[in-house]
Amino acid sequence: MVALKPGTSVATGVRGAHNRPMEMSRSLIARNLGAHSRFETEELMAIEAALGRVVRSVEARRDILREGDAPQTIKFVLEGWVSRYKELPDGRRQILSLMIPGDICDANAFILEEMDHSLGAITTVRYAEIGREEFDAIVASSLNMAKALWRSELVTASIQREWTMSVGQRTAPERISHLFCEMYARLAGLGLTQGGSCEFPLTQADIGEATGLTSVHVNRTLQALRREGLVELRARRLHVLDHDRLREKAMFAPSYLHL
Amino acid sequence: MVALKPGTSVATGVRGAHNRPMEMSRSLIARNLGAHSRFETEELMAIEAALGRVVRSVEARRDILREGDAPQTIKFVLEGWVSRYKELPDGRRQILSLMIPGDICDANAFILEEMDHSLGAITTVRYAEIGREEFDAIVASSLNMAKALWRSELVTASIQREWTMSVGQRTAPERISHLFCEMYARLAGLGLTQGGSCEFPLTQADIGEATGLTSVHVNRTLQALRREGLVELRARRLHVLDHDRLREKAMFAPSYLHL
DNA sequence: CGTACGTTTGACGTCCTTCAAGTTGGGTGG
DNA sequence: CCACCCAACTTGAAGGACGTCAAACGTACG
Repeated sequence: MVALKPGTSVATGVRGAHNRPMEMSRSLIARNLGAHSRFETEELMAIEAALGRVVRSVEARRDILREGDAPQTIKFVLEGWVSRYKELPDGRRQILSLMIPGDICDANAFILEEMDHSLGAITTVRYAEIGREEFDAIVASSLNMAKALWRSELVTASIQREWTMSVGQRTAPERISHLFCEMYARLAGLGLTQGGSCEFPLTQADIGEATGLTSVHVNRTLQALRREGLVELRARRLHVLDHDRLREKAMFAPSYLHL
Repeated sequence: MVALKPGTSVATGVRGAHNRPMEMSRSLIARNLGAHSRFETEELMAIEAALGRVVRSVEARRDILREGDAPQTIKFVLEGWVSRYKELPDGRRQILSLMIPGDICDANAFILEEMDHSLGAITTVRYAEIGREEFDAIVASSLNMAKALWRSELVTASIQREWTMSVGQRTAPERISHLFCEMYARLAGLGLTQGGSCEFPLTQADIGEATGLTSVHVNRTLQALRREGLVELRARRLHVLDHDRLREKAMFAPSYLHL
């Protein structure tokens, strides 16, 4: 049993400039989980209710969990972008994946003893936490729910493979284009795109860490992509100017997203 | 229900030059799954029995499954090495991960509709197949079993992240050293190393595809590693000459293997 | 004994990095 | 509202890691 009563909300961190109602954030999770395995309303209610109980926020650029920690809860991103990253002893950093609203941070929390990577907030992030008992209860009570969570983990793994492919084989312009295609497609799946553009809060240095390039080279490559009329990136927003040519350049085959 | 009676063995492919008794191959699976969650003997028996039913083999360099296929069974590697790989439209190939005896090829088989990557046999491979009903039955009948399978998927995901890290941030000598450290450690965990050496059936071209390098550069890098007295690779066998310095060069932190 | 595959070598090119110095622009405080 | 500041972005020049191409060499196996 969880100590907090339904409806109790815990907020840490500083910012409170989020006016989007809670229901909307939570429905993104449902959309993420339920797109394929049609849930009974009842089952959806259970997770929706659970997600309202403990909500936290972290400021941009703060860590949520560090490599080596033993997490006590599973986290659902409600708002903002989270990066999964690793560091080498000499400081080289690699962003391994990006999590957006609706994504689950670590369903592994209770099986593997300690984190083999860190989680960092790209933007200010709001997330919901679920404890072990509650999580187990939800999973045990609904086969659909368990399948949906399992499926979501498998999609995450598929995306990770595509990232390995990207850094291993694609050139700089291809990698960056591919990152744009992927994030645009994922956000589009959540209804978070607006007329060919979407939020894109990564700095050029972040893009470098995600693609295995230096920020200098990211800068020059972005200029080239813009000169070609493919995309424009300004004010933390991505404007896709030519979807088809961008996809072609990236060799983006969206089936790996299993949308 | 599965049509075959226990003990029935189906063999495809050509080679039969494998003298290792079946029990030994299967115990590697148990070791892989059970290392952490102590099984009841009874539970172990269930999976062991199931794994004996349908055994197949494929010749080296043949595909087991291709991207786009809809797999009907889950596959457990009994003997040999399997590669998971993807190709770009223009032919560039990336090996995404390597599977060795005891590894599960695709627990996702029944949840995601179609393969987003291919599986290829590096060596001659023997594997056991389990159908959907049987798999579901085993999982449903034993919580420990379900947890062990889940855990194994999570470890696979962790390894995939480390590979993204490698191709994204490590230099050629670091990447190759890291690959050697990882495979050696995983084989050691199964008792498949012999006095500082282990099987290593990848060609230099394969190593290139796994690390995102060309075979030419792999060749020159291997020569350098050998000159430094770190490793030697001949006759499909890896000889680790200086474990400590190899690990240091690779920045190998084995915790991600969760052994 | 030839053939095929894997490995090795050399010369040369290029993509990306490094270093180091600006420039821009959004946010903050006076 | 302006001045300032810092982080993010931009630019140039030079170097290095790795790729490409092409040929030769070794060695297992039929």
